[in-house]
Amino acid sequence: MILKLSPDVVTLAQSVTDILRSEITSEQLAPGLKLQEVSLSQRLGVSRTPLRAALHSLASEGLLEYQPNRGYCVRKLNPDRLIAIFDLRGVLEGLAARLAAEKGMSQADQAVFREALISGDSIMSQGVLRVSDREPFGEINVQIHQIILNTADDSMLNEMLLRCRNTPISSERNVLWHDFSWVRRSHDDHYRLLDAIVLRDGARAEQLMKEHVHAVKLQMKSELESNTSG
Amino acid sequence: MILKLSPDVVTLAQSVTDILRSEITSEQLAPGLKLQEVSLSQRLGVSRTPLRAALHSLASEGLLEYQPNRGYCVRKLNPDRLIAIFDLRGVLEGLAARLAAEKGMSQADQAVFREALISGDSIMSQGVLRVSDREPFGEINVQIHQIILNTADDSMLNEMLLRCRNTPISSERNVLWHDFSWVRRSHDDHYRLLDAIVLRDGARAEQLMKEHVHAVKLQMKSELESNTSG
DNA sequence: AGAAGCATCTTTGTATACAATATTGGTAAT
DNA sequence: ATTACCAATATTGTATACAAAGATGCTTCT
Repeated sequence: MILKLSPDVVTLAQSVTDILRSEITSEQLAPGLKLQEVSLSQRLGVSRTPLRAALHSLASEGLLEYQPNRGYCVRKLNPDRLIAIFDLRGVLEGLAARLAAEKGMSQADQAVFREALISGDSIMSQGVLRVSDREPFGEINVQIHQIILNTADDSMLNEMLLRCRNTPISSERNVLWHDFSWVRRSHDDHYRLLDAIVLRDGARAEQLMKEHVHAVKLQMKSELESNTSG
Repeated sequence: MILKLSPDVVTLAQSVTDILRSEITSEQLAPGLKLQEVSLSQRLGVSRTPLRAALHSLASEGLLEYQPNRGYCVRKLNPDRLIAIFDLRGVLEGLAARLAAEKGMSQADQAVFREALISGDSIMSQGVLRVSDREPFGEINVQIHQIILNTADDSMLNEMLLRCRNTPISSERNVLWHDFSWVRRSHDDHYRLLDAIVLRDGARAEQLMKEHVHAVKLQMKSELESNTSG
């Protein structure tokens, strides 16, 4: 039997969706910007049909706002809304952690989890954070949360968290890691999370995760406030 | 044109979306059913374009599954998945209750809330539940949860809970109210919820709501099990 | 000058034709 | 009988033309 390798992007609409999503989350397309179908479709070299499908998708992901007969514009989130998303993330990631603990994590995933933690250790062992550490640390963070989410094995929960994470700025990757002790604490949270999950302690896993996300929220809040004031 | 647009629904696509949604949640369109664009669009009297937009919407709401180049089919949820949704609803409605308590509920909404409770009282005072009570009680239930959600004032949370509620069977309206003591307890939960919200006790409101939803989950679980066994 | 009304243009919504992919059914080779 | 292959068909994806709604800018009336 011949296995047909299928690329993950099969239709123009999907491809356009991915392109626009990255342009929005990277803020190449500024919040509030009106997206006009003809000009956009011309820039992307497609017809209006797949473009409209893409816009529809992005609107249902929450990245665009839609008004009937008036089209789409890039959603702009005021700081309050942005912070509010962390409340959502808190309860959702908390649920994911609890479910992961209750259902049990495969040995393989536990191993990957530990690998990620050890990678983090080697960065932390320097005793100081360089700018170049930010990206790998962000990746580790994403990886850990993803393993937990996969173990939770709940498609609806998965989609909802994807939406939270796709919000500009609020992505786990973008937390500003300038405070070493804060990052160390965050790293330690991850250790305890694995512990709680391995011990099948759902309540503890949930509590740890909620507090973990709450800390990110506070971090983000102070970031935003320092940005606006200074 | 066969379809008529109501005032707030301005496009065919929206209208078709609403029609199909109700057909899915009422299980007129059976879970697993393949939805073919031409035949469906003909039945609804529209072209494929607005129909495809509607299918897209329903897929992003989670009611349909989509495979590229293969189209859409009605999502079928096995009992486990169905029950799992209540975990999601639990944390989301819990968050809504907490936010409502923290932000504070308007006097007007409090009044409506109390009205709803009193309507419930008059039904409960009969000391027994008739079949005819089921629908009004369901409406009261929906109303109360909606007031809380509105007070929480979080659009993303709102959309996510909408998704949970649109799941067939799991709708608040469809809980089976055959056990009087259970309904009385549920009604009492609502009283305490209002109390907690008025007193601005977010933690208590969240806890009450989570337990409230958890009870519904258990109710639903035993329903499902009794259905399959007998 | 300011507002209301109207014509014009722009933009989005819908229908339909065409292209690309998947499915189906049958034939031939083993 | 089973499998592989290919043609025929059916279904979805895309492009484009047309219709309808919104935006714009003018004129006109007060």
